[in-house]
Amino acid sequence: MQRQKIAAVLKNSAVGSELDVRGWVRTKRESKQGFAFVELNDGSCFASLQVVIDQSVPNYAELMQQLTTGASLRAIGELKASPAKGQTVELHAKSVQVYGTADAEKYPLQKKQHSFEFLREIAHLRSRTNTFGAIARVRNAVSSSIHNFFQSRGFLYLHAPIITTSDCEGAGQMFQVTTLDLAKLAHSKTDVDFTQDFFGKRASLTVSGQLEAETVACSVGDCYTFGPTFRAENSNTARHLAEFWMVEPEMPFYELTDNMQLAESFIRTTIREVLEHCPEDMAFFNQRIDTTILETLRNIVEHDFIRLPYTEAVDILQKCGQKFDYPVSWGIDLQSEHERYLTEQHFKQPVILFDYPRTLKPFYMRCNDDGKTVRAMDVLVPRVGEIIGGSQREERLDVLLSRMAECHLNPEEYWWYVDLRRYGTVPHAGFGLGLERLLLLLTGMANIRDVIPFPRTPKHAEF
RNA sequence: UCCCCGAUAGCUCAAUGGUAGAGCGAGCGGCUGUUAACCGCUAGGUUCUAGGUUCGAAUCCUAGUCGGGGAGCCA
Repeated sequence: MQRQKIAAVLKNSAVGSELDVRGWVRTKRESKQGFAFVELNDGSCFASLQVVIDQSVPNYAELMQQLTTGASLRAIGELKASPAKGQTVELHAKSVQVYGTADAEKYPLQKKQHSFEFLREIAHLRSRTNTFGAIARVRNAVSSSIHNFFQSRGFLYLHAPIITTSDCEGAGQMFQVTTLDLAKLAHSKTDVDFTQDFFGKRASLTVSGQLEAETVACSVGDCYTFGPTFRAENSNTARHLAEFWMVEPEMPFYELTDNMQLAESFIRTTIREVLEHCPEDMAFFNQRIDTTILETLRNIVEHDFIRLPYTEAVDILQKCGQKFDYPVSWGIDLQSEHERYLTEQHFKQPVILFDYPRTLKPFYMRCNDDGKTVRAMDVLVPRVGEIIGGSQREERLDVLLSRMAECHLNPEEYWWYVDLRRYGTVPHAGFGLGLERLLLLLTGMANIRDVIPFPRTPKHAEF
């Protein structure tokens, strides 16, 4: 008999049909009268299927011993309308086969709520819980929606390299990649000779695919990367990971306003699609994780983002009368408290800040005519903060070279990047979106370590 | 990396210098078309680790490890 996923059973199967379902026991409610209710979950959807087992099922007594929380089974039976509240249909088992038991004395997941901190220690089992199953499905749905968004607009999916020898891509500390014998080198008195290393020079894990994406955008056109990204920063916060997933579109002939339009449309579209595709999971988040999440997301989907030049943001913050730990003045990098004030109190919706002071931003961002600012943009959202960072890129060769000099970068190291400005340069723009931060926004979860299956953070690479 | 807080039963927590407890979970029994089931009984502890103070330390001190909140770096 063909196995059916519970999602399909609950959606399509008619009462009276004969079914084969398989999954894991969430709970069992047993009556000594000779029947039991088993909640069976296979992860295909939020809901479990109630399986009714009575004494007509072979090996009933043995099954009652074996079917504890966490056990896996196959049940064959008839789908019937349920006479009780809580579910419309239920499976009346004719036979039950146990695949594997789960010792109730030792199985860590109990029939009760657990703290996220505890579940993080058993990340290999936590996706069997309501919350982490829902996160896995929403993460999948938003990933799918991201591809749909770009594919439907004719963007090319670009596989940017994971390993890079660009010494400094403008962001953060990098993880070094080497095949040199570090234990041996530790005893050596001489300097490391990287010509002996695998790539013949110092190599690292990528912190961004942007520079490569620019070259592809300036040839085959609109493109996007979507892959893992690595930062060796010693960041210990609920918003940072050492390994995270980033989406980086890059578009030729886009100026900053086009870039902002795309970023806004991107966020609103993916949120709308997740709300459409995962209604049960989202209802769960709204009920148990953050009771304002659906309202917040609908508000984002239905309203235009605020667009605010940095200079005006500084003005608002200085005049708002709010006391900040860090005083605001033109030229400072805005602190978390400032960003939160803008998105959570002043505007109460996402804000795109743009035209930042040149001194705060990397060399590749396009200089404005005022000589003070660059065409940078950050998309800030309530609760999560910065979710997108992007810019129009500097396409003028002379300006780019002088900016590199200003940032103490050697143009020879970036010869291929500079070449783009030498041969058929065009205005272009792009941005980077942190997938896990989008998931924080979507789910209402508070810690970024809980929206990626196996988080990597300083001192943590278990599983 | 910096500041603050914490670590006690499988989980969530109480006990503030004098015999280590509760709820949930688990086991057993009862009850019930149950569904965060319900009722009763039972078992379960090197109080994070290493030192120190004290007649006596879960409790006070020092160091470390890990966790949480905030900050920085940023996606």
